[in-house]
Amino acid sequence: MTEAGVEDLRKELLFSALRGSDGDSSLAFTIFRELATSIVEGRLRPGHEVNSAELARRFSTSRTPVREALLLLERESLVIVPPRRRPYVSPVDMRQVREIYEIRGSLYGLVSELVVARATDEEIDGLRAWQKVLADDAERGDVHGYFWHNVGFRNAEASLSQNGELQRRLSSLGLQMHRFRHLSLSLPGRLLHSVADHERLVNAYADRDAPLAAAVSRSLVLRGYRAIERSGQV
Amino acid sequence: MTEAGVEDLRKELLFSALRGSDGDSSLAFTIFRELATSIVEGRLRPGHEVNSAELARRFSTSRTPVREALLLLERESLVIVPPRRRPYVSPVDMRQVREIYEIRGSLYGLVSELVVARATDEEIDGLRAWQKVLADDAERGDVHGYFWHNVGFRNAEASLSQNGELQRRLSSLGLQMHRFRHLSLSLPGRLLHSVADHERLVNAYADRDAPLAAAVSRSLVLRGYRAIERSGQV
DNA sequence: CTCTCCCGAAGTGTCGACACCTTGCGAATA
DNA sequence: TATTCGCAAGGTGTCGACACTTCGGGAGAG
Repeated sequence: MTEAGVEDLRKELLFSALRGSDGDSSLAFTIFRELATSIVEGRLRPGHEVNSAELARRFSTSRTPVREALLLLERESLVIVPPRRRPYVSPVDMRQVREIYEIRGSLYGLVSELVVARATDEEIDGLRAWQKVLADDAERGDVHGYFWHNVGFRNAEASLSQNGELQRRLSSLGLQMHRFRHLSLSLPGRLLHSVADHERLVNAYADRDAPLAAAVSRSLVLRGYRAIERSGQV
Repeated sequence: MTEAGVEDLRKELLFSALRGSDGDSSLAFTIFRELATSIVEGRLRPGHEVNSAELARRFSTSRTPVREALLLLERESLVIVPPRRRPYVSPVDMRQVREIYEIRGSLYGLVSELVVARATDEEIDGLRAWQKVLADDAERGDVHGYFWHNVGFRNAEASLSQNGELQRRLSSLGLQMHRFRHLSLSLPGRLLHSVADHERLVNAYADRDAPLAAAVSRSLVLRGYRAIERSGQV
């Protein structure tokens, strides 16, 4: 699992949110991906106004594909497009963070139940492999690696749920979450707690204990929320 | 609660899915609402090809607003827009039905937990009032009324969860679900089971019993799924 | 008779233009 | 000086047009 592997996960994150929308060609989608990345990674600040004419110049296109890109961004709740007014990068406040974490906690609880019901033993071994990588990252204090490998673990779980709609919704939520999620893991002591939870989760999978897996999975998400809440930042 | 009240709920259903998108004026949105209604109510069959040029003629506009409307429909998973190909009304298969019910069950479980935690006693009394209307509909065998009052009950619950993101996602799911949900309730005996579950749910609210409320709420959704599954129709 | 290739009809993606609306600055007024 | 009104600049929503792609049928080869 090299640094290149981490880079792949980064691409994958944005890719999966795309699925079900336009093809990956088309100007609109290219612009969408570019802007989505900028927003998620914080280069475009909340509240920043996005001007369709200016974007059209920047990407050397007309305003039509830009408009469509803005609609795609709105669908991911990254941009707000008020009627007849300038679109702007959607703000993130503490309330929205809480709301998203609540939803995510519930849905990952569901994922865990479905994994218990549907994954093969080999697939659960695969999850354990991910978990080992996480433990290793934590031991080395590699927050960046931990962050993205965690994304990988989550994606793997979601895929094992055998519920495509669920996967799509989670990746959409994930896109939004990555605007503030890094805050959670950079707090001292978080990594070790998180590692312990992951281990408990994988064990619950191996024991085919659906209620326990769901509870651990959910508390894992909520622990992340409480960390952000306590830090007071957003 | 007259027939007009039912009609209002119908509008509300489609309205709430709109929120967060374009304003309610704008041609694109008008076209979106019109087509969404047609699809949800079954006048536009799954697989039916939608031609942007023809729609433009029908609504006396250019193709630009039509294209945007199609993107909005795609966001609600009502239409599939393959790149460079004709868009068509998205098909519904048994797998997708299962996936959506699984998600909805989980999210309504969350709603119930949040209602227990956040709703006032008066608000819970309000839910009991809805429940009484449902019981009345069931006794009279009024499937149509029951169907839409059920939507009202669900919306009321969602609103009490004090989680706007959750509300938005549920109403989006609800839009999709209404393409096949009516199948569930028209099965014999369903209404009475459903009424009993609603009563247990409201009682759990009154007792502030979060785990019970969540479990009942979820099983209520899943029972609907199993009814469709057994009927074999889609 | 079947299969392949080609071509025309039709549809999509993109473009530049135009009218209307919003917004912020500055002039006119009290 | 503070406040209101009006206007100009800039932006959005919509339009009609054009090139490229896809799809289906029909001609021609085997």
